[in-house]
Amino acid sequence: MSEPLSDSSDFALRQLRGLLAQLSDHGSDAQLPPERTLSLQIGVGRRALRRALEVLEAEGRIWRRQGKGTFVGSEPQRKEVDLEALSSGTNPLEIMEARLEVEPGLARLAALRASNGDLERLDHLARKTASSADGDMDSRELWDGAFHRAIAESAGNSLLLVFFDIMNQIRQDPTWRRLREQARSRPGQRQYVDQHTRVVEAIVARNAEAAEQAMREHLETVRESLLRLMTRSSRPRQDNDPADSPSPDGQGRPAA
Amino acid sequence: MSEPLSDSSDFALRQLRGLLAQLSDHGSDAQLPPERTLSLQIGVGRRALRRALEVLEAEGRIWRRQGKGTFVGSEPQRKEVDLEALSSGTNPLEIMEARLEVEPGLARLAALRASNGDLERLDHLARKTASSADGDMDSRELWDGAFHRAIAESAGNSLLLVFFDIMNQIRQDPTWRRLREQARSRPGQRQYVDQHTRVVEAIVARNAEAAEQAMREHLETVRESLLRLMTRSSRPRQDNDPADSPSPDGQGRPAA
DNA sequence: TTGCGAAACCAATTGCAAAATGGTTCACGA
DNA sequence: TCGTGAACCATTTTGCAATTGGTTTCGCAA
Repeated sequence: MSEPLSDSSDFALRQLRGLLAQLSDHGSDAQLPPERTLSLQIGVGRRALRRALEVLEAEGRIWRRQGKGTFVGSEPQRKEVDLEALSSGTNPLEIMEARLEVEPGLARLAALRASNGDLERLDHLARKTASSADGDMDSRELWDGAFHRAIAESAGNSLLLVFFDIMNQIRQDPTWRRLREQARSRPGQRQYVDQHTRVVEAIVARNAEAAEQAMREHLETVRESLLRLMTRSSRPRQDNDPADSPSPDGQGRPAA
Repeated sequence: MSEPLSDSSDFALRQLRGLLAQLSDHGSDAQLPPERTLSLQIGVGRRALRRALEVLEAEGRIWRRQGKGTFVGSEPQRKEVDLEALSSGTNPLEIMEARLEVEPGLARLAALRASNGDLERLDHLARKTASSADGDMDSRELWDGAFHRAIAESAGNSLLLVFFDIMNQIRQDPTWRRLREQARSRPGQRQYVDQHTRVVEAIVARNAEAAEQAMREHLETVRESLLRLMTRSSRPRQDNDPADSPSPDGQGRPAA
């Protein structure tokens, strides 16, 4: 903008604008000739050409990629979500917060849309969860996961199901598993079983509001036990201690 | 299980189990020798070997991939989400349903966590949306998108932000754009502006419940106009016509 | 000294062919 | 009938050369 270009760069820039005007007519993702060729065609050095290209790139008229080429238009955005990056960029509290946003809604939709087959399966899984409450952690984990996913499937929304799976997959990450193993070894399993049962009962009764509320209460319980676990482990002792809950929590959610 | 194996296959199976026991000690994702080599080492034909491998694969002890090899353990799950497949497997109503699950929560969290800089930006974007209400569709679209995303950012949850971006990106798909262009060309823009304003006011006032509610009402409005548009276009005329709303809606949501 | 052009080199990407490997078919023979 | 060996098919990896943008160096001229 402010920096005035040299004579040859300015000439190249004007030539390029003309070329872009031609190319943009037929196809917006056209590829420009390589720099070496362009510099010969325009009759200017490669350095001067590149300065002109930098201007066009800054303007968003073109985008360049080493080893690939120079293209008209804006760079196409990536068509996939990287779970690794996502996993390393979040934390357990964020996940619980997201679950609290998504899963109660899934339970509500499940109450409205679950087929009779779905209902049978849910009932079966809730019983399995209950009977495995005294078993080893792995099987408890397994049945619990299957239970929550069955609800997500019954909701009949493929997009929300993908969101659920993303969260689930991040939770499977070895880094998080250790934390969950700690949490699971604590009491509270019985409470979870009761809460699961209440969710299923509401869904079977086609009571959407009750299902949403039951799931929310269940997840709040899980979140609180997680929170307790994390604050304990970061400061070994000291119970009954207010303050120091930086920001990732502090929601004061009145349970809708 | 039930099918008894032939002598040589059974021999190969026992040999392989021994090999797996060795390999699983040092590294769970070890690669087995290629089938041709293995069949020579064990001294059995390739066909017999493959039947033994099939058993192990069915048991989940190994997994195989053509052109790659045979490996110990279970197949690693994919570490990315394909937006193309997701886009082609969903529909506008599903997206609106998902938005209704996620975005009101984002507005609530934004009210609790937005920085002062965020608030300024939101206010600015809401005004821009308002002033562009009479402009061309592209700019309206642009400011509206920026507004919703600013709220998602202000909520301070990277996971939910990704969910928002996924939905947003699917909506950018050329297939959906045509539909939205139709919707946008209809009246109702003024109403949207008012609703945006109400959301921002609630967030600025740090009123979480009001922000959630305002966003929900806004999205309900959008959803209903979408629904109207789709039922109209599928059956050219006929207003005031009950029935025929198969299932993707029928929520009867009493607004929390 | 400064700026330009030419050349050389670096780094990322693509394309292609060959090799490796699991999947499949077929003829032969015990 | 069933296993063996061989051949062939389909997918994936690997190595290498070519392409291309990114950077540095050198020489030359204004």
